[in-house]
Amino acid sequence: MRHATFRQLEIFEAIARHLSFTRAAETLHLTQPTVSMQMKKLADSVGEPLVHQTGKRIELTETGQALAVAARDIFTVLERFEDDMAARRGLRRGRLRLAAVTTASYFAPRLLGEFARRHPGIEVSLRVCNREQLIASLNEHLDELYILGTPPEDAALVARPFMENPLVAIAAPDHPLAGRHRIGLAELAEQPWLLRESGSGTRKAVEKLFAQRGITIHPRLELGSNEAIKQAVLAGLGISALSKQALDLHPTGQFAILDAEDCPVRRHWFIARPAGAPHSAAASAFERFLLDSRPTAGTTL
Amino acid sequence: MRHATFRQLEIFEAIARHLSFTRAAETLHLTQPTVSMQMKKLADSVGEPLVHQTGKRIELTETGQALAVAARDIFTVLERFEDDMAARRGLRRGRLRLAAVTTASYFAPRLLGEFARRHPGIEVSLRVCNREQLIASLNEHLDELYILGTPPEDAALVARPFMENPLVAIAAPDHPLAGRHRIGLAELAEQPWLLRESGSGTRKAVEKLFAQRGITIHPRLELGSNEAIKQAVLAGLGISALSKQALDLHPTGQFAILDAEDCPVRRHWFIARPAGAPHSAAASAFERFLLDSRPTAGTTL
DNA sequence: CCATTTCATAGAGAAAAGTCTATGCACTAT
DNA sequence: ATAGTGCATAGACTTTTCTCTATGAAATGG
Repeated sequence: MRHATFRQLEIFEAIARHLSFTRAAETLHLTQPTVSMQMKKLADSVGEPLVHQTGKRIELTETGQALAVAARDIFTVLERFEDDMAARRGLRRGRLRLAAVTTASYFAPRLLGEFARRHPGIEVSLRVCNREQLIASLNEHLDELYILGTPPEDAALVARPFMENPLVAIAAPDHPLAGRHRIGLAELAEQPWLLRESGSGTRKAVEKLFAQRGITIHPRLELGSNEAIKQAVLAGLGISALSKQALDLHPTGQFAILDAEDCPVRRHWFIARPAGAPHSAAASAFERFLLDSRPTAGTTL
Repeated sequence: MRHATFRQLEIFEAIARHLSFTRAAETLHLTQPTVSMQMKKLADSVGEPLVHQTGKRIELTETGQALAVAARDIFTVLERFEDDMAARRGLRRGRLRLAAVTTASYFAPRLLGEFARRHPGIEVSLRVCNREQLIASLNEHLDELYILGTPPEDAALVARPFMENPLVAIAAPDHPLAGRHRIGLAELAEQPWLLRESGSGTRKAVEKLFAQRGITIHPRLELGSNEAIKQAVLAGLGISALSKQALDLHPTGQFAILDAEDCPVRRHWFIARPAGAPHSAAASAFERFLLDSRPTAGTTL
């Protein structure tokens, strides 16, 4: 391991991202054989194979996965050092790689905007994906900070709640349930439901709501985005439940918020980072920003 | 920075530890000119000088300090990766570098023993120094975890309390104050005090106790260890205050515990790590061990 | 089953990394 | 002031890194 070079880690990280030697070579402006050669050397100094070729496809071995994590951590450390140096020269700068689940994109930009205003030198990037992908990214240390609903129990992460995230049941305004009071969960479950894809946090929350009563709901339609769900609800295709934030930009009355049992469901948004991973000053600043500027509800994980 | 090598960082880290090129060369089995040469290259790729020679002495520039931190972080990441690989091969192993303030050495070994028993593969090392040195180490990322009394406000660290740490005032059993009830702080302050060196956490705690009442105490003797203080107290040279744990191994009655105002002072032991630094699985395990196995009192920082 | 895609191997050359010995220079301590 | 300590510089050598072009081999997908 002592004979590995930064360059090799850089190349390997590109491979891990693209899962392709050729693609990695392109992005780094190298030829493919160069990449192959370097990876051979890297695997030699690690002492174990890093990738596993099955036909055309390439996949990382477990060791490869771990090495990709280490490589990203090392680059985070180096970036932190360089930010530090820049700060000493008076240039306040930094980069913050952030990932958020789809639904968070309804409020995250406003937060980012305010943060960017207060920290002009910091360059913020936001990647949006669904909960499942986000947790995979987190385990791979792809980004520094992650915004998500309830964090998973099993993952190695540090998560803190920073904002309310109520889940509300909605229907079209002319739906028979609209205006009804204290709708029972059993009755609600009989409705045709419109749900996000599995892997979505919102879907998990809906399923959990009913699972507490031993009810399993069967979606009538499975839709890949909150916007698609809203369209379908307005088209009278069924009812659904969404994070309240997803409705913020709509005039009251456009959707009927159902007064059902246990609704709205009380949840929170969490800011998380992988346990044990290094993080930049910019990341610390953003965490502090979230936890200070918003009234936090609930306690630390 | 892309042209730096791991080797160069390794050499630089040795220099940062020894503050000497020659000494670094010796520990790495290199000649001194080799070290000089490598450092020149490293400084070139960083773009700024890393050390500053004033006569015989050498000191790190600010950039050098930051680079030493980065280098240690990188080695922590690599070690973590190697532990990970070993774990996958069935060898559960790992290293945990721990630092603790002097007074913690009265109970830390027992904790470490229990931890080592539960995690046989993990190699634990404990460095002992006073509070001031410990905080310096923490800022330099010299170790992964730190056990100390009340953590400083200004340092970039994550600290959590895991154990009570009462401060008790003591005197020789035949001291006039022994057996007296509710001794006033003013009267206590008039006694000849035996204090630890400045830079000690225990000393700071004593000073703070009196400072709350606007009293400044002047030590009659300044002693470099808790053991020396105990000896002096028994010799009738004065009174002092120590962490209760420092008295654990002594039979009751050997020292008189004074029933003074605000005593015992309620404090806690904290487990801390530098913010933003990577840490190994072993370190996470130790943190969890401390926080789970002991009844924690108080809340997160 | 053939064209295409993808990674591996071979051979080769320039650059750099990494180390040494020998020596010079600057400051310190006695 | 003189010896000693500690880093810098010069010159030289070997090894490794890093990259290329050209070509081979394996698997896939229409």
